[in-house]
Amino acid sequence: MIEINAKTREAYDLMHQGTLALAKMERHGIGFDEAKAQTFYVQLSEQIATLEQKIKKSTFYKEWQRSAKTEINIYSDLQLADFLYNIKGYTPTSVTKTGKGATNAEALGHLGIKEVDWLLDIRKLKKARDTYLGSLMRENNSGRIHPHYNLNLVTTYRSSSSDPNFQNMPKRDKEIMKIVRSCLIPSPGFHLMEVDFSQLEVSIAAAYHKDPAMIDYLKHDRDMHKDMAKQIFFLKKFDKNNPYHSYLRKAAKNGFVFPQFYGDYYKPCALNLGQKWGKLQDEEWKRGQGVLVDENTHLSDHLIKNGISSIYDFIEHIKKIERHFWGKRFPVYQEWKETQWSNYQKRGYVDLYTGFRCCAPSKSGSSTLSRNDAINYPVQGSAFHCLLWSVIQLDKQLELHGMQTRMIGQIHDAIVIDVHPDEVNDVVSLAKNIMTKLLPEHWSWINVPLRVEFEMTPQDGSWAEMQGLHI
DNA sequence: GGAACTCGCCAC
DNA sequence: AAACGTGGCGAGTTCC
Repeated sequence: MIEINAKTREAYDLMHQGTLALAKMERHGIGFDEAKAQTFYVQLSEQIATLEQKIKKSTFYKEWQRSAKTEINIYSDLQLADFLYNIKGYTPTSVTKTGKGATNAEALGHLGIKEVDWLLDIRKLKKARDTYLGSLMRENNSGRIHPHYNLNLVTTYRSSSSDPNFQNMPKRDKEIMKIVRSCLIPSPGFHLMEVDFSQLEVSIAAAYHKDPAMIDYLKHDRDMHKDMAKQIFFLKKFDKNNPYHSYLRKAAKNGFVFPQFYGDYYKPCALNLGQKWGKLQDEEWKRGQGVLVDENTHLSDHLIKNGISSIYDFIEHIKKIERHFWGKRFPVYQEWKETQWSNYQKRGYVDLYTGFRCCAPSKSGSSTLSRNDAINYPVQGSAFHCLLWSVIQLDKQLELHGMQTRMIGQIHDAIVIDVHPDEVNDVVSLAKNIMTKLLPEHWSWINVPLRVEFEMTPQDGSWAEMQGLHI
């Protein structure tokens, strides 16, 4: 629980009306296909049992059991770490914050032990079964689920969701996504629709730092990730239809640009880019290693040709890019970060444009905000408030027009809607008008255009069947 | 026997 | 100076 520090009447009203609109969503809930969930639950359980039997028949298991005094639990990471790192003598690729050898997917995957890979497979299946299907089945109320939305739990004045948490349903892993999301369905005869703000946090950050170069990117919808991919991976030309280039663009986006915006620095970025995205495992790079940069060139060869032959060279390379990124590309943004940090140190709080004040710590044990916190909090909070304001307005409009469409969920920068088939076009224009026109008019501190994307399922299609809607 | 912690992992 | 921001949740484990 946080202390809500609303400094203005407007901030108070946003919380008040927001709470009412979210409560309405919660009451309406989302349809749940119980039978489908039950089927998946059984299927997953069978897959888990099969893998478990395979493991228990293996010599790996027998050796593990022999090494222990009591009956081992193959699902205990503590016992697994002890066996692998203390008894078998493997070196963990990373450690946890308490200094023990890590047993996360990354670390275990590196070992190349097939029984351990089976354990990782089980982990994934159990996550889907117990965390997701399990919580949906537990919270099921006659074919509807009513996730809670909280406005009083997050330090940044974002929302959270629980029982079940509607804001972390699987999406990236397509197999797990289908299992979970296909159980979440519209009302009979309706569609599910999702409206997302495109790059909302980056756009809202621009209102704070006002960096002209960043504003230029956002105003003209220019592709920063492409520019960074070219620089990081020495690409002379970038072809967006080239799948190798698309991959490298994604690496630049997820391995450099986003982490930098959240306050990461060059060294972890470089290590991540090299190992996770570039698939370059050794410190010195040999010929023919890493992902492809074109039909017949591996990343290692490409980097060596450009004078980068080891992870140490690459760290230096990324260090230069980071310096250029903040010093030359976005100096005004950089300057704002420094000012924001020193202002926080002077005053002991950071204010949001939406009228809220952050001074409470998020992490236990610390009574102050870190530098990254002081920079990130106002952006994260007011970005969410753009979504919350939109939810309130859309709710009013749906009510005003006596529509049958209802909002049923909210995920930080997106609204999930249960749409009556006759109201599809109206909902699209209402949402688009509120989110891209009325919102920037209402909050004049917004200084770049806001964009939205729509997705929709077929009639009676589940949440796993979302398709882009071209407006 | 329950509270609190650790670890891992899902989302934005 | 600091070193990726915000959550929820399940399972195992330890503390009281």
